[in-house]
Amino acid sequence: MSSIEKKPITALSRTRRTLPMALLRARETVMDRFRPMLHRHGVTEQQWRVLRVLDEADSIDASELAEGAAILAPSLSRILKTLETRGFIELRKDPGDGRRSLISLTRAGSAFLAEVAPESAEIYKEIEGLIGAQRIETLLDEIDTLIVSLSEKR
Amino acid sequence: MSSIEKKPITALSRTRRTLPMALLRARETVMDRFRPMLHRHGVTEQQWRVLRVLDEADSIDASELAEGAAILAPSLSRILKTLETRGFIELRKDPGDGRRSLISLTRAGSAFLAEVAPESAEIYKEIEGLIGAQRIETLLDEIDTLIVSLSEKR
DNA sequence: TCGCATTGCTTAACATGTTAACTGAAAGGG
DNA sequence: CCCTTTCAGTTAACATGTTAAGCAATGCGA
Repeated sequence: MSSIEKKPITALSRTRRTLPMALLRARETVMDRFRPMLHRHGVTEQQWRVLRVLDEADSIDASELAEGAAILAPSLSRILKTLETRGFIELRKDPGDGRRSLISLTRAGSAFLAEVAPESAEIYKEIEGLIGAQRIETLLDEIDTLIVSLSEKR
Repeated sequence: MSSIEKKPITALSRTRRTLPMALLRARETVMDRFRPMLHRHGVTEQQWRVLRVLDEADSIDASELAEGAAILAPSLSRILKTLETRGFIELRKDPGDGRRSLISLTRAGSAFLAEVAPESAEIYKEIEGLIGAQRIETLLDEIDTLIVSLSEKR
């Protein structure tokens, strides 16, 4: 035994054995493999997510982008400013709705993505090799089920 | 179709269908149910994790606490300062090793935890009701397997 | 069409995440 | 012992997370 255990008085589950902690640890464990690579390329994990979502959907508005990248609006505002300064994205007003702004990748943005994507894909394959592609698919399905079960049911 | 799809040129998986994004979304979906309650009690999610880990292990050092709560050392430094100011925790030097500091809950900290714990437990039960306790157990096991598969194998 | 609530996005303020640099204490080797 | 290395924590700097407030454009009912 490395440390003395103590019985908590509360009705709480063991912290390690809860969904929030397990999901957090799992995500950190996975991201540990990507972070050094992203850092070498000078982008944060969130900036990288934004670029990927933009690559998948051509010219979307900020709300869809926020949803797609799982980033809250205030954070996205700052990130878009950074990416625009860096020349990776382009913003223009939605001609039909003056409130919305439409965002798209620039040539430089696409080029950057094309440069980093192979490394990212390779890391993902390493992970698949360690866990098993089928096991990952199963896990993704179960996670989707969990999300559906908890969404919009209050 | 709500938005126009575009085929990305890259070798990347669909962003939504990747481990980091799925784990992030799942965690956010779960935490959405806890956040309002924690906010009412004036603690952040991270502060709450620290208090819970302290409740489970009596008087541990900062490194173990960081590991247990899945919080990096710099963040923990700030959080401990906050919790100490609030009177929930107590720090003292390790008599055997002048570098380490031993941290423990105060009476007030235990009292706070005892006050909030029932609400937290109730929310967790709601979640179990929506997902199924057995399904959660299975998921937790699979996540543990994933973490083990990816840890320390570089 | 006026008045007002709603929507899309930004700003503000504070807490945490992330990397790097730094400090003091302990450990090890010569 | 001294010197160097390692280790535990902290501080710094910048990016993001989180909630609340603000602002302009839009939608809508009276």
